[in-house]
Amino acid sequence: MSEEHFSLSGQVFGRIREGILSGKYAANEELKEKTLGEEFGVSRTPVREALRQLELEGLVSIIPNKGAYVIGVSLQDIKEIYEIRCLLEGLCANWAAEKITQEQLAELDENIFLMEFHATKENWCQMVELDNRFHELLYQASGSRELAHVLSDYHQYVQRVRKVSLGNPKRVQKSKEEHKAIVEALRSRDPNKAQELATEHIRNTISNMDRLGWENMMK
Amino acid sequence: MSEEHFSLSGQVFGRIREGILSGKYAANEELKEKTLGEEFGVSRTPVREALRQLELEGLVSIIPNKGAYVIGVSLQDIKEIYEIRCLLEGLCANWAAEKITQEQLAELDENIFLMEFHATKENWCQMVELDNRFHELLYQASGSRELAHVLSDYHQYVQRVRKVSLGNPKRVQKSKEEHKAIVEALRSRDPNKAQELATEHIRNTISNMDRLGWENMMK
DNA sequence: AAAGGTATAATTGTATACAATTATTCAAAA
DNA sequence: TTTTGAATAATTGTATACAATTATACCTTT
Repeated sequence: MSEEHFSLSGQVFGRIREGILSGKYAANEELKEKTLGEEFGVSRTPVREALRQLELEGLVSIIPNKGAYVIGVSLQDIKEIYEIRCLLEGLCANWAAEKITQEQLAELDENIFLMEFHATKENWCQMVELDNRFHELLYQASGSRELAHVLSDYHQYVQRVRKVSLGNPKRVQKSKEEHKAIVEALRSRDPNKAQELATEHIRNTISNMDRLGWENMMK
Repeated sequence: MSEEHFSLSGQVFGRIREGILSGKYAANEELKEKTLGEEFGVSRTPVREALRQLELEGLVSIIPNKGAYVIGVSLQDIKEIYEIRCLLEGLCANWAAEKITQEQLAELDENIFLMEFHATKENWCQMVELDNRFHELLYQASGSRELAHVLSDYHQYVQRVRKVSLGNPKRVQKSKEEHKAIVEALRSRDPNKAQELATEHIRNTISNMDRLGWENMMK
């Protein structure tokens, strides 16, 4: 996990979010400031700030004067997010086709090269990281702050699914080929083609999860 | 503005956000906790919590141990959001066509009825409120928590544009007709038709702003 | 006069104290 | 036994205190 949270409240935010996404804190569970503070060895102040942030992200619900309750991300949420991503990753690739720089194309090339390397070595863990990186590069290449922001958020949410999906060697291979095709469309500055391919890429991921069974990654 | 923020930190959050969106706090301006606290008559604690939330929303950037700086929403951001909304409002209408209840349809009917009433009275301010309400009803009708969440967020961001756009009587009339058509598609349970109409509705809003000049609403 | 450095002030980060609200306990009454 | 209510405890909300970091001012030195 490459996220860097310098301040204490930032770290606490990351740890609670991790706890919610990983299922350590169950849905509807009450998160008490004092308890969390003791758990992390900090006072209530950073915990409160973290909880307020998580509320905005929709991961917890805060009832004034009562407490903070875990909302979490349900299986339905994740399926919805994948449908949303079908559209937005497509739009992202479309815009990227017009705005991507040579440097960014080179980074994508390197990413794919590394993917092929680690695929032969069967380093699945590295593959997940490279997959993450690939999509982040696309978000940046779109040149859209808003698109990058929302897609990065969703990206975090569906980490668990990603790990299951890319745990399937067949899918990894296919995914890599799809990445390659997307980059070629970007290189030839073909927005429609890039959009179509990126949308299809996500749709294929959905199909793959349909086969593997979505429930398998809900812990 | 119907947002209810009970706690102090919630109110402060709303006021700072309002200040940023309205241009009271300019881009790159430094927001000092002490100053804001004095401005609102509260201590630094609620201000800090609000700033952390605004950071997550992307409206301010917090540099650890240095300060909080206004990011704001640029004209480009708003244009990007409208493009994103084209897709997502379409998806929202598609899903709503399958899941909407009779009660929700009735609420939409009432909304349109009120729109026609206030249109004849030329109560433009009410029209904006009704337009907001119409879209919120659609978000709920989609049955998707994620879609409702992201669309509601964007909704807030582009309030200023909305007011300019709906300040144009011709556009208001047209907008009302488009709403009517969308509701009819929902009533006949036609997802594709509803999606097409909703997408077109946003695209027309964009065209309208192209005519009026987007710059006019950046204060 | 310009550059550098130290002391001071200002600001943020965290912890704690106190107030307000909510939850719990337990006894008294029906 | 159940219910009601008051006292107590626990929890959240806000303010303040203190520590750490950063910015500013001013003096010294060249």
